Amino acid sequence: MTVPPPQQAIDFCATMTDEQDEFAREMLERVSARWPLRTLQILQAAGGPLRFSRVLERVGGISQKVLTQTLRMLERDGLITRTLYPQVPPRVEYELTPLGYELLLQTVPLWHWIIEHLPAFTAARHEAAKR
Amino acid sequence: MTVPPPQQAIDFCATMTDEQDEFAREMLERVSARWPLRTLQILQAAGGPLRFSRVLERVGGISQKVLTQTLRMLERDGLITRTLYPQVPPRVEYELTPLGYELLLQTVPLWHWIIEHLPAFTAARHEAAKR
DNA sequence: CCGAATCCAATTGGATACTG
DNA sequence: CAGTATCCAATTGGATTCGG
Repeated sequence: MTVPPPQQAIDFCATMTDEQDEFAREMLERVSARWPLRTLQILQAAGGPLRFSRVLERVGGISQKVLTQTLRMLERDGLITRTLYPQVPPRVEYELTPLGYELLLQTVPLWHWIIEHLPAFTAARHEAAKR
Repeated sequence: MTVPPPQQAIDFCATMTDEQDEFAREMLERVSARWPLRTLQILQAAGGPLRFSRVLERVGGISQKVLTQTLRMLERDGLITRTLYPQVPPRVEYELTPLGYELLLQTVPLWHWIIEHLPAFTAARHEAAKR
C-alpha cells in the first residue's frame, strides 16, 4: 500500500474550535448515515432531475417516510434542490447541487479504500471469530 | 474551488457486485457512526496504547457501555488492538493498528472539505429557514 | 479497573391510512 | 403523485448495579 502521509494531516483536527468540531462532526455523521450518501449517488447517476417516485425505486429498501426525511435534510443543507411543479397530480423533482456533487466526490477516496480493504476486514473478522 | 474530477470516479460504484456494495456501505456506515471515528482519532493522538479509562475520559460524552461496544467493534474489524494485562486490578490497553491509521487518513480529505464548507452549510440552512 | 448485566427512557423506522 | 399523520415495533443509549 501507500506510505502514510504526515501526522500533521490528522493533527489539524486539534486546531479546530469546539464549535467547528461539533458542527463538522454533525455534518459528517449526517452525510454518512444510512441513506444520504446513497441518495446523493442515485441523483448523481441520474445525471439530472428525478421525481420522488423514481428516487424511491432506485434507492431500494428505504421507506417513503425515511426518504422524505432524507431528502428534506439534504435540501436543507444545500446538497440537493427540490422543485415543485404545481400540477394535478403534483410533480416534484430533486436534483444534485454543485455542493452536493462536490461532497460526493470527497467521499470517493474513502469509498475506494474501503473496497480495496474489504479482504482485510473479512480477515480481521475471521481472525476475531476464532478467539 | 477545484474543478470536479471525471464522472468515472463516482461511476465505479456501479461496477461493484451487490455483495461488495453492501459490505462496503456497512463499513462506511460503521466507521462514520457517532463514536468510531472519534475513538480512532483519540488513539491516534495518543501516539501509543491507551487504557480504557483514559479513552473514556478523552472521547468525552460517551457512556461506558457504548465505548465498550465501539472498541469491540473496532477490534473486530482490525482497526485497533486490545491487550489485556492479567493483573489485579486488571489493565487493558487499546492501540491503533496500521489499518486503523490508514483508514483515519482516508477520512481526512472529507473532514477538511466539510470544515472548509461549513459556511456554505450554514448559509444553506439560513436560506432554507427563510422559506 | 474493566466491563457485563439489567432496567428503562428515548429515538428511530416501518406500515397504514388519509389529503391537496 | 407526493407527501403528512398516526400508530406501533424495534433499536439505541444512559444509568446503575454487580462481578472477575
